[in-house]
Amino acid sequence: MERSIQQLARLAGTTSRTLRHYDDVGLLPPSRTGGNGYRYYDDAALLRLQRILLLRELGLGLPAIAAVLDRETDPARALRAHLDWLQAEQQRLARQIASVRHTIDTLEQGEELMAQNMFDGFDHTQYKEEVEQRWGTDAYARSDGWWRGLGAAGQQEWKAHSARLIQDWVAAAASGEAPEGPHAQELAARHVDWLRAVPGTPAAEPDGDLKAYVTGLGDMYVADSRFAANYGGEAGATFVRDALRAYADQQL
Amino acid sequence: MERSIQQLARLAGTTSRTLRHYDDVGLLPPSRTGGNGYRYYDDAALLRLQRILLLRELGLGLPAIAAVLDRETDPARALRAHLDWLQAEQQRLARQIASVRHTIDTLEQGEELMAQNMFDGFDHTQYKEEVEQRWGTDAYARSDGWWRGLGAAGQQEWKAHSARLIQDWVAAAASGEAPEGPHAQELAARHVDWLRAVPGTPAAEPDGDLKAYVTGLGDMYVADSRFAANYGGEAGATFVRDALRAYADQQL
DNA sequence: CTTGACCTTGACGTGGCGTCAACGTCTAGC
DNA sequence: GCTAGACGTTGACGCCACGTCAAGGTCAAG
Repeated sequence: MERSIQQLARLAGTTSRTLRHYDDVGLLPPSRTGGNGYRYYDDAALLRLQRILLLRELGLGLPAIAAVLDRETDPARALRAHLDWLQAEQQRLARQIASVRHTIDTLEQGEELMAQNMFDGFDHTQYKEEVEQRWGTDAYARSDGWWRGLGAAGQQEWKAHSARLIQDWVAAAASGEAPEGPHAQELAARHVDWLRAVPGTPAAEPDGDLKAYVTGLGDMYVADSRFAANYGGEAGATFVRDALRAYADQQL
Repeated sequence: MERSIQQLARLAGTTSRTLRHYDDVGLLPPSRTGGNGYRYYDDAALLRLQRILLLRELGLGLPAIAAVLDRETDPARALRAHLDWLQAEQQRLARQIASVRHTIDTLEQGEELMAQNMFDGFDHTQYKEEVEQRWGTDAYARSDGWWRGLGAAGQQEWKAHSARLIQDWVAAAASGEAPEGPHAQELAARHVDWLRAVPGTPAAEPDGDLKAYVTGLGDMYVADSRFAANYGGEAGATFVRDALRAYADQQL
C-alpha cells in the first residue's frame, strides 16, 4: 500500500510538515518519490514512523532515534541514558520550584517584613510610640506621610527592594565571606542608600551624623532580637553589623 | 562607580555576551555609552542586573523579567504563574519518566515476552513438545533455524517489533475503540504480516489456509491464559480475537 | 476550464545565549 | 613611536523540532 504524505500523516497522527522534516534530516525518507517530486510512503515507512513517534513521545531527540532505528544503539541503552537525563531534569525542576516557592513566600511576607523594617524594624502603627521615643515625635509623622505618598505601586516596589536587600544579607552571611569583603561592602553601600531613602530618619538629613547612625543601627541589629530574626538570627545580624561598621569607617 | 562590561560581568557572575544580549533586547541598557561605543554600567545597573539574574535562576523568561522590573507586573503574580508552569512541566516529566521506565521494562522483558510469542506464545525450548504436537515436527525445526539465522541484531529487531505490536494491541484495547475500528484493523493487518514473517507456521506457507489459521489463533488467545496475559488479560485477548476475526472475514 | 485540495521548495521564527569572525581601542613595555 | 595583548564593538550562524507563511506547481472532480 502506498500513501501520500498527508495520508500518512493523518494515519500516524502527525503533520506533513513533520514528515518533510524527517525527510530533510534523513530520518524517514519516502519510500518512493514521484516524477513530480511527491513523496510516497509504503507500509515499512509507516512502521518506521510509528516507532519514531513512539520514541519521540518518550522525549528522545531525533539523532538518538536515528541511532536506535538504524541499529547503531541498543534501544534499552538509549532509553536508560535518556531516563537519567529526564531524572536530572526533574530534580532541577524540583529545586527550581522550591526556590520559586521560597521567593514567593518571602515576597508575600514582604508586608510583614517591611512592617518590621520600615524604621529598621518598627511598624508604623505597632511601634509608633517606640519610634517617637527613639527618633523624635515628628520623625514618625514625616515617614508615615512619605509611606502613604508612595502609593500602592511605590509601596510594592519598596517592599520588594527591602526584601531583596535582606535576602542578600542572609545569603552573604551564609556565604562565608568576611564582613569586610567586597560583596558585603557592596551590600553595606546598598543598605545605606536604602536608609537614606526614608525621610524622617537621620540618614536622610543633610546635617545628620550618618556614620554614627549607621554604626548605631548595626549594634541595634544585634541587640534587638526582632531585627536579628530578620537577618537570619544573631549570627546574621552580627555579620550585618560588622559589615556596616567597616563600611562606615572606610566610606563615611 | 562605573564599570566596563567585563568588570560588571565578573562582578555579577555572568558573561559579557549575556550583557550585550540584555542590551539588545532592551532589558539592561548600559547606563552610559562611551564615544567609542563602549558600554559602561553604574551601581543602579548592577542592582538591576542582580535582580535579573535572580529571576533568571528561578527560570523566568527575559520578557517576564522585563515586565516585573519595569513594574508592569507584580513579582508575586509573575512567580505564581511561573510556578504553575513549572509544576505542569514537572508533571509532564513525571509522566514521561513513567512511560520510559515502562518501555524499558517491556524491552528488557522482551526476551521473555518473545519467548512467549515466538510461536505466538511458545518458546522454542520451553514449549518444544507442545509446538511439535500442534504444528508438526518440522515446524519447530524450521522456525528454530530461522531464529538462529537472524543473528543478534535481527533478533533484537524482531523482539522490539513484537513488543511494539503487543503494546499497541494493549493500547488499542484500552482506547475503547471497537475491534472493527480502523486502528484495530490496522493492527490486525500488522499482526498478520508479523505472523507471516515466521517460516514454519501455516501463515508463511503459500498454500496455507491463512484465514482459518488467523481466526483459530484468535480463539486460542482467549482460551489460553498464557496468551491472554500478554495482551492485558482476558478482555485484551478478546479484543484481539475480535479484531483478527473481523479482519480475516473482510480481507483474507 | 475552473475550483479547491494537495503537493513542492525556501525561508523565517522560536529562547537565550555560545561561539566564531573581522575589526577598532586601550594600556603597558620597549 | 611601535607592538603585543587584553578588551571592546557589530554581525551572523547555531542549537532543536518543527509551526507558519509565501509563492507556485499538480491533480481529481464537476
